Amino acid sequence: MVARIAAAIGEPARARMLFCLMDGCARTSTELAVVADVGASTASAHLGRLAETRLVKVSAQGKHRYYSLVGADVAKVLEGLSVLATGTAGPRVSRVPNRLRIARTCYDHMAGSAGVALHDRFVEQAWLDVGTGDGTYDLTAAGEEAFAAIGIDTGATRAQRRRFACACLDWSERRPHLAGALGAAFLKVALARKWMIQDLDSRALSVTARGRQEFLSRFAVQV
Amino acid sequence: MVARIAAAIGEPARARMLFCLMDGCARTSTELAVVADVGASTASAHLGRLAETRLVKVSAQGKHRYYSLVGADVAKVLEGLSVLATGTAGPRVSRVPNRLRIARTCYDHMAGSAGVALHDRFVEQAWLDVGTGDGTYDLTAAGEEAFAAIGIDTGATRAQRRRFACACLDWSERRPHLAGALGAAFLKVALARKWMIQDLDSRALSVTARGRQEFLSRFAVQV
DNA sequence: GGCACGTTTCGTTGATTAGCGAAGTATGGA
DNA sequence: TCCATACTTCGCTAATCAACGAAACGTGCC
Repeated sequence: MVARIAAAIGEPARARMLFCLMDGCARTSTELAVVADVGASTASAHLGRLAETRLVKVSAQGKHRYYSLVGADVAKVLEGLSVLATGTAGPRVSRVPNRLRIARTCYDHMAGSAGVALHDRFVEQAWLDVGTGDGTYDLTAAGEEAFAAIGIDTGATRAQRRRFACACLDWSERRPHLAGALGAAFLKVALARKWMIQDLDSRALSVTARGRQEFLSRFAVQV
Repeated sequence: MVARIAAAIGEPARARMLFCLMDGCARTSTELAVVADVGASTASAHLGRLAETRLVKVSAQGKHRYYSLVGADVAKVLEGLSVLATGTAGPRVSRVPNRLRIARTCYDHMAGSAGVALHDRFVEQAWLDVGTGDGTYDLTAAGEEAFAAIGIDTGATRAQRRRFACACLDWSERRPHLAGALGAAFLKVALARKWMIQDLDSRALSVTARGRQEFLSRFAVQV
């Protein structure tokens, strides 16, 4: 049984997929095919095997199927293996730079402690309906109003062909932040209003002076 | 690189070998062939691959070659994998029963906290010469005398076709105890003098009343 | 309904590799 | 010196499995 699990990790293409998923974000089969550098059908077979060995779980959403690591235990094993590989038997894998920990982009939405704090605030204010707890969110009436107030067309956002709002496990915080079309729309607004600016050579986001005034205080976010 | 390591673990015969080595004891190629249920030549090939991927290390000793895990990091990964396999994401792998933790046989020598305490005592009294620290021991002049005093023929022990004295990492204590011909000779004496008796249906050793008097006090061992 | 897209299933091919036995190397004892 | 033992190397065979393209399936959009 153990051998079967190790063998599942021990194939280059599958290992690439697994390490790509280590940031906690769920990815589609096609995205992972690109990452692993194999065809779509091959990727599907690999993902099937990873699911069978309980290393990844899949959640169907429309015509997309999102794959993610099954839990922290899996991530722990992968981390252990990379320790063996790099020979850094020492202290810990490279720390996340502070700039990246505070705020960064995760694809098209906001991650980092600011992203997580924002997420918590949305839930606390009951703008987000957490539903059954499967990581899929929806806006409450109060939420519709609040997002409209900062300039987000929730109708158009909802109409996009992608998940509307969902949790994405934050890699540095190990807690969820807001992803999906709504998360992307929020980041767009934050950038448009110059609350944050994007670093040119990394995924870091910096809070501007205006952001400190209009964003941090408005959403009671501590970073 | 990670995939190569995982693949090395991910073969049933190799996995059996690795898990057998998790107790910290070094084993010969032939012993591991039996454990893995493959032929000698196949085992040799497997061990070669495990050595190549730095999962096991080998120490040649006469015509024997002793294989052991390369370090605690490797054991940690194996443990992590078995957590994934058994689904016990919970607290910890089954605890060692107390009887086994105090004293037990490890092949033909004494292990457990008593074995480790004894080992420490021997080193502390400078009976054992730890040499270069590679785990191979020898007796000092004082040690020769002390072992002879309890009835061990050190000459005959040394003449056996096996390692004379060496460290064996204790599985429950995670610290070394005395193995090799000398360790076996000591256990033989301890049993002959009825300091300890062997459990019939396990590897546990029980300290007798006589043992408490003559053994524990003599070697200042706390168990 | 028809189309586009994401994904899986199927069939085939080529490469990798575990397995064995026989022969070779090395060490230690008689 | 010769033999026994421990282990490895070599050559071969059979099985596994990753890879692809083609086709099928399912979902959502027009």
